[in-house]
Amino acid sequence: MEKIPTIKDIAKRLKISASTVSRALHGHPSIGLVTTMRVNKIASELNYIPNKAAISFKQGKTCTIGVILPDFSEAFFASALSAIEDYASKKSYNVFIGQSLENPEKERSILETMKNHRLDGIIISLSKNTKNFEIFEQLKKYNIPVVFFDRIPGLNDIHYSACNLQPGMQQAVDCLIEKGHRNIGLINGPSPLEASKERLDSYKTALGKHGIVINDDLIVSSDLSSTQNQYAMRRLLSLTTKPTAVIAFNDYVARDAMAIVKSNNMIVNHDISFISFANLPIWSFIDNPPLASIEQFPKEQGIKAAEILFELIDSQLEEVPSAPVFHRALFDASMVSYRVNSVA
Amino acid sequence: MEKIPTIKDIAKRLKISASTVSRALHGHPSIGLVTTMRVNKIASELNYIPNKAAISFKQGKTCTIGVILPDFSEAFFASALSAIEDYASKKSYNVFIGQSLENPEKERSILETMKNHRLDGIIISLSKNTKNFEIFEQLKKYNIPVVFFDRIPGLNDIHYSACNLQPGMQQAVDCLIEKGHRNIGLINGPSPLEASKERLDSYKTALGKHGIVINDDLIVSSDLSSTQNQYAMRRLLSLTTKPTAVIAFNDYVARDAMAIVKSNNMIVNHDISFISFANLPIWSFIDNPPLASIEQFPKEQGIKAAEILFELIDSQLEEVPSAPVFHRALFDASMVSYRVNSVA
DNA sequence: CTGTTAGCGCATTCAG
DNA sequence: CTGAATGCGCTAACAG
Repeated sequence: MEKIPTIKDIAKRLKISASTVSRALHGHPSIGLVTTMRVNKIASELNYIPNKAAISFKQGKTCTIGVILPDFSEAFFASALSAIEDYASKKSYNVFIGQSLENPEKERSILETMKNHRLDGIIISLSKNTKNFEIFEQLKKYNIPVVFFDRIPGLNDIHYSACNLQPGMQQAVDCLIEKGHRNIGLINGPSPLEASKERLDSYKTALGKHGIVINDDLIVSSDLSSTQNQYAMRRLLSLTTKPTAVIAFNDYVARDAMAIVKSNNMIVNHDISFISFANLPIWSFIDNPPLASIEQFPKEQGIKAAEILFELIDSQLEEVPSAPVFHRALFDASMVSYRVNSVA
Repeated sequence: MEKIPTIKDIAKRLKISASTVSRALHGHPSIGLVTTMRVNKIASELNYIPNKAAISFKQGKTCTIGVILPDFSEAFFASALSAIEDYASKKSYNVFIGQSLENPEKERSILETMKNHRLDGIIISLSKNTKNFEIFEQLKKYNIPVVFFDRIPGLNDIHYSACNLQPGMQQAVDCLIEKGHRNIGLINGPSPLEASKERLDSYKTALGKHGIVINDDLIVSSDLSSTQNQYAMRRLLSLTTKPTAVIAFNDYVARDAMAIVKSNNMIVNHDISFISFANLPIWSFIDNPPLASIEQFPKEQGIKAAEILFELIDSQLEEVPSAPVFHRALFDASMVSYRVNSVA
């Protein structure tokens, strides 16, 4: 095990002071060309590597952002993470990650850790059951910018990048109505989730525009587990006026619901049509996918979150703390059709 | 913007020394109960948070591991990352990420950064074209343990967690032979990739066991881009003795190849059967998936890599540097059938 | 049981 | 142009 060389080692070798070395390494203009070159030479000879931990410590700046998402193995979040990492790396920033796994306590502890690390900023997609936003107050107090991503809290004074579902939902409903559907079911997510409320509202709005009276029986919800997804679909099938089309919270829900339909010897997209929200990049090469999926642009949303975050980080460097502006990026979800012909 | 309180602030408030505060905060036994309690009280009052950057700096230990993968948005790597993060967080370790995007220079620069950060260890899945392993020598010299994951280099003195494809390949070939196939094609990945060599070798071995002579025309390869995947399949279809079954490098390749088959008005799994290697968790709910897929256990492989890494990290704390042991975990890939009945 | 001191690696202010 | 001195926040060896 070898000792990693420090600035002092190269100072000693050259019999000059550490500060000169430091300056030379940074190309400081006040250092003579010869000295600078000699320093650089020895530095690379010794394989000198600046100790980032020390620099972060000294400068109170870590050049690192944190990204907290519920589950990296979900395609939607994985795409977002990938895009955020790419963006950050182009800004020469590092990325620290945390996975809440939908557990508010774990989420809280991750945030705590990131705060302790003095990360320069955080992008977070809330867990499903996060109720307590007190820690975000603290982060604000200590000037650690936070950008919410996709799953945003119902607060006013926040920055976020999210998706406006209404346009996509409207397109979906329009499309189903046009195909003659009148009983359109909704398998929603858990009601505390902002995303669920939004789906529900836009579902009602969209149907309302066609003068269709809302039938509450056609609205069921699930905690997004496979079991409950399936149970939700079973409840829809048990209705006397079964839906002829179903809008699913996301692709996983659609998958489970479609499985139930099949197991009841009904034909997907014939007996019951589906439209879902896109978390999976897979329907495009599946034989009998839903009619359509509503794209939510994980990469674009992620990049936007990163853009906002870096704007906030950069603006901190300014002297005058201008009046707080809250950045809110809202993408219009839009429907992507998977099939031109119906199965019939 | 408020100043984040330090250990000194607490000390001042209580008119005691900083070291006493430090010890109290750590529950050091030599500190009086009253003092300890008073310190804790003020600490929580002030919302004291230890500065991890300072601690890392001081202790020369970051409690952070790095994970470098080619692309987080690929399901296989996303699952692995998720599992590794989960494992690390249970060990109270943080995770730094980097995405090589198959670019050796970017990979190199990420490794450099992680070295600068004095990360306690690194898990890496190499980019497709990494040729230069010099930096790994440096990391070893500076005692930063590295565990290779899935895409491993052809070196001897390394730790890794990977997948032994042979058993899965054998099962696949056995299965196809049993169904009467004799012309079995292979769409392989780029030849520099260890994973490609392994597939090729095990393909030959597996066929050899059935006494089948290798027909080199049936072996094509692709750089894994959609274009080349499709081109590879077209070449197979252009042969005078077309294959009746194809083993694909991974699920993406299979997808593209199957698309070509369809566009040639042939029926997948009827005219040409497919078996692929599993990177996607999706075939299980697709109507006409490949016959089977060879599971490579991303989560298990990832966890194993983490286990090895932490063992290495822990063993560094020991006095006697025991003779170097190289940890090598090899999972047996195994075939998962998706369909009992053929389409015929 | 507690205070004093020193130092981790580096950038920076102040003196030359 | 360069060196000496300082301190970031914290821990630990050394004194009491």
